Amino acid sequence: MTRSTQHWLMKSEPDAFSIDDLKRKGQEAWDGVRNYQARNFMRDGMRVGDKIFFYHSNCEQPGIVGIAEVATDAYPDPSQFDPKSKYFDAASSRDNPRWMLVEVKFIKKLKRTISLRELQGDPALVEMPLVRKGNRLSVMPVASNEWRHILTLE
DNA sequence: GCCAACGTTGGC
DNA sequence: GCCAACGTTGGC
Repeated sequence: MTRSTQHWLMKSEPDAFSIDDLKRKGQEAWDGVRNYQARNFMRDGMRVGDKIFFYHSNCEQPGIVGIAEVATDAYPDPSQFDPKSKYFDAASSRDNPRWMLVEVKFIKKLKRTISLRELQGDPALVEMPLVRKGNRLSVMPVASNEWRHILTLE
């Protein structure tokens, strides 16, 4: 089955892992997602080659800072099996892993941060889960018209 | 640091 | 299956 490329937005706290970290490393396993909806998007929705807005959350200027790409299919997040990891999940097993991740590849940094404030005030983006109050989802789809619109803001 | 919003857990 | 308690997210 084929389908057109989908687009996504993934949040990361820059203190933990920033766009500059991704640029330096080139590719990174997106571990630590412990929300079922976010997991389902990675496991069931993402395909290699899908484009991603890299978003900085919980920081001085929250917003979109770069573009990345899905680099692998989803596979079990190893941190769930590691008792020393803060993402350890005793209820998960290797036979029946609960949490999945994809690896994400750096494409580019935007010339500037497209701030959350700016996105919130944009009439073209009112449907985005990102700008809805109280939304805490860290992995979410972006409609292709929204994707194109946001690119024009850079 | 505060706190609203939301998801998860667990007693019943 | 309800729902109170609790923990987390993330903007401000």
